[in-house]
Amino acid sequence: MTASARPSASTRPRLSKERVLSAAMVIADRGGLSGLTIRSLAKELGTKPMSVYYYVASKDELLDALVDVVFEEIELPDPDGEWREEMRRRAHSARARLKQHCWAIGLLESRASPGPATLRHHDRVLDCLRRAGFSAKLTAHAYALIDSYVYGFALQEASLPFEGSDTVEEVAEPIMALMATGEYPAMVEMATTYYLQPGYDFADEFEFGLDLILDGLERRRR
Amino acid sequence: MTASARPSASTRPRLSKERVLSAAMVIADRGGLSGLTIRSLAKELGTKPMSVYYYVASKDELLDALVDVVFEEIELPDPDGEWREEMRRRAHSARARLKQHCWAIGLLESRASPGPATLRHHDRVLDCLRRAGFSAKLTAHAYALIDSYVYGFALQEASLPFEGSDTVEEVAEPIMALMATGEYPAMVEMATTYYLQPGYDFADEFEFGLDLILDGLERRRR
DNA sequence: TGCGCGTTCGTACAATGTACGATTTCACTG
DNA sequence: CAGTGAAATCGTACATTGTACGAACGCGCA
Repeated sequence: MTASARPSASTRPRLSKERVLSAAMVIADRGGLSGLTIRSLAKELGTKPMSVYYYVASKDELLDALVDVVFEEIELPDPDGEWREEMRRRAHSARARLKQHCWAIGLLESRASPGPATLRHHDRVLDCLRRAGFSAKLTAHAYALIDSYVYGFALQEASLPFEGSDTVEEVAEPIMALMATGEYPAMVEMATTYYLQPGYDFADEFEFGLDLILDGLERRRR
Repeated sequence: MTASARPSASTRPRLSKERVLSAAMVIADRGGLSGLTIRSLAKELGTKPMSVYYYVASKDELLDALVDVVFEEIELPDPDGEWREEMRRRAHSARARLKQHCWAIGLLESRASPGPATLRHHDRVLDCLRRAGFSAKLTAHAYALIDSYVYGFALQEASLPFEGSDTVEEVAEPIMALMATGEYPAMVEMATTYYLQPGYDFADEFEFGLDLILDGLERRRR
């Protein structure tokens, strides 16, 4: 009785910025950004809403910090490695993390204050390219290109209709409705002959574009 | 006196879904998504909040419709034109629209119910590629690649630090702070030797990547 | 025992989306 | 012209959110 009335040390291990951030990640991964409120966060932490404000100045700052945590999870390229392999590894890692934390993509826009992990990530990428012999100009081009592709691919993946649906039916039904209208014949043709084939996975498209981009960059590097 | 007391026909031209959507666009372009509330929208229209709900079922539906309006503004490719020129024109148009309505980028994720203009857009792109001789598989690859690049580039543009800043100082100052820490040498080197050079405009990076992608696709098409 | 500071929380308020139903406006009929 | 019914507009009210403000708590140290 007395123990449950005073859940101090053992049951509530003290708050910290790390605990706040990781709880926020859990909530966002589970229910999206709309599920992440100061109150839901406090509940997840076993405290009261106003307590989290001791570690985070505002919800905006919380979101900025969350984006930085996502970047922290992305593998860094090794500046001394072979640049193509390093870029490929980084790109795959970034895509995977952004898929897992797809709520983060919408945050990239509107947040213009990158955190330390984000800056470190960018720095390592630029360094890797420069050391591989890219000129400053080509490095800038390559960087914009690769990152655009990675972010854009993640964005498309996040907004795909067939995301968590298990059966083909779930996906095919709206397509059938489209077919009935006859307004989008090219989409219907692509869907029936390609997208809806068994075993199709949009994520597999990633490799093709990445190869094409890295090939083109290598050609221009020389 | 009587005229101002009853501002009926002339001063308030009647509501409509189109007027609601275009007013919402104006507000979002002016103050971002956070400035767009049902109340601000009603004020812009000269009505009361609950009146807009006659034309829009919910704010979510409003946002879905807004995304579709943005797609309406993007130039469609001509399925009978030369595919490279058509794709290039469309890509530039899309980038420009997404820059103008940069709040729309964050909406692409999380909205999984495309409107008619969006569907039409996708359909025309697929049609153009198929007619140019791309196989179904290569069409899917090309489509994912080009769109990823366009969306991702727009996303990066929107989150750029130097956006509305006029002077170099505004941009250079945080860079100087970075330089002082010594933690991000590659970024500092790129900034001083390239990004901060007079006349630099990130939008110019778009062409390089687009060319590289279209080149690579043409090579694989044959 | 009391002090002081770092941490937690209770209360309160303004802004927002929107349910529900009342009210107004308007084309048309008798 | 008065009346009627549907289409369009709005008033009120409530739940949810971020968060300002200051009080309460806990704990090491005098």
